[in-house]
Amino acid sequence: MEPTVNLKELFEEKGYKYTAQREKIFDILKKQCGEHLTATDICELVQSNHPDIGMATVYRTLLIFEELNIINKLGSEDEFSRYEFNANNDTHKHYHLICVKCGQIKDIKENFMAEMSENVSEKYDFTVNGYNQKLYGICKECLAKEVQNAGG
Amino acid sequence: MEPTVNLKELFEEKGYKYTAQREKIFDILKKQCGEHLTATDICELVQSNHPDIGMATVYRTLLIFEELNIINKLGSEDEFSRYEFNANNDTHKHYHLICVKCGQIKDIKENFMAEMSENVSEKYDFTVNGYNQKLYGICKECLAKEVQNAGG
DNA sequence: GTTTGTGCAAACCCTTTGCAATTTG
DNA sequence: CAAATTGCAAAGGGTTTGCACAAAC
Repeated sequence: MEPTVNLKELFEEKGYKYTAQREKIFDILKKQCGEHLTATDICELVQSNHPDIGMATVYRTLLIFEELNIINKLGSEDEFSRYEFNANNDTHKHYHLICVKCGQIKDIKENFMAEMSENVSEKYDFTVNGYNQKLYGICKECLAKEVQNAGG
Repeated sequence: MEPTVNLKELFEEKGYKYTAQREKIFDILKKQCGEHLTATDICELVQSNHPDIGMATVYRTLLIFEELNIINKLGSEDEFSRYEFNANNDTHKHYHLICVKCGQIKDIKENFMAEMSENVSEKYDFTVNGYNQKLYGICKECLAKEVQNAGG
């Protein structure tokens, strides 16, 4: 069993204070592990139990969480940023499948990338630390719809 | 010899009008092929010869160019969007090496991805059309500096 | 001549910041 | 108690939009 991140210790290490707000926001993010939430999403979820916590605090907290590797920030191409809980501390080390039809984002966890990283390091004099991979395409559901429409 | 994209025809096909502004913006983008320019960069370059062309026109034109696959839009994680000329119509089919120290973006043209796409299609029921890959790491120059500093 | 595009400036909207009050250690 | 944090509201800043004029076909 993986021990959960100990927020308090982590914060103390970095000189941050352990506040109720930060704890609440952490709880929400952890509970929503696997989702790709906007700052507004997160704020609304937090506010449903703690209406006093404001947007500014959410943003400031997300910044710290990003720095502490607790979450990953995903820059959506067209919209605003999304955040995801970084369950195994594998920053940027996974892939996102983005359906160009419905916009849903899925994760891939396999490490297709290890070999490529080595190649890149050799050929481009570039030390790869992480990657944020976006694969654009069509998901199963949307493909089914397309086939349907083509048939009709 | 590859024939250059025929703007006028492309526009007519899609019902867009062929205006001087669009031509000028296209010329700049083509001339800057390989660069990753912000909308402001593009606007300034255009305005150096055509001071009357405004930011709004640049944005509107970039939107059309993106739709026509003439350029790729790269959503920088933290800053603003950048645009690159899509020389071989290979939308999203290349990689960006982003140095976390100096922020420079380099392209990789090799197709490390072909095999992976197949795997993804099979395992995740997701038809991959393109990818916009960002590899984060440290470029040669910044690595050299780091080593230097560690030594001092 | 009608439709589409342009330029300006104002509006948008996500995100950041200044400041006084509050909380943490 | 000193230093960090919060909440509000206002400011920032890249991008979009409304509108009157101009250009394209």
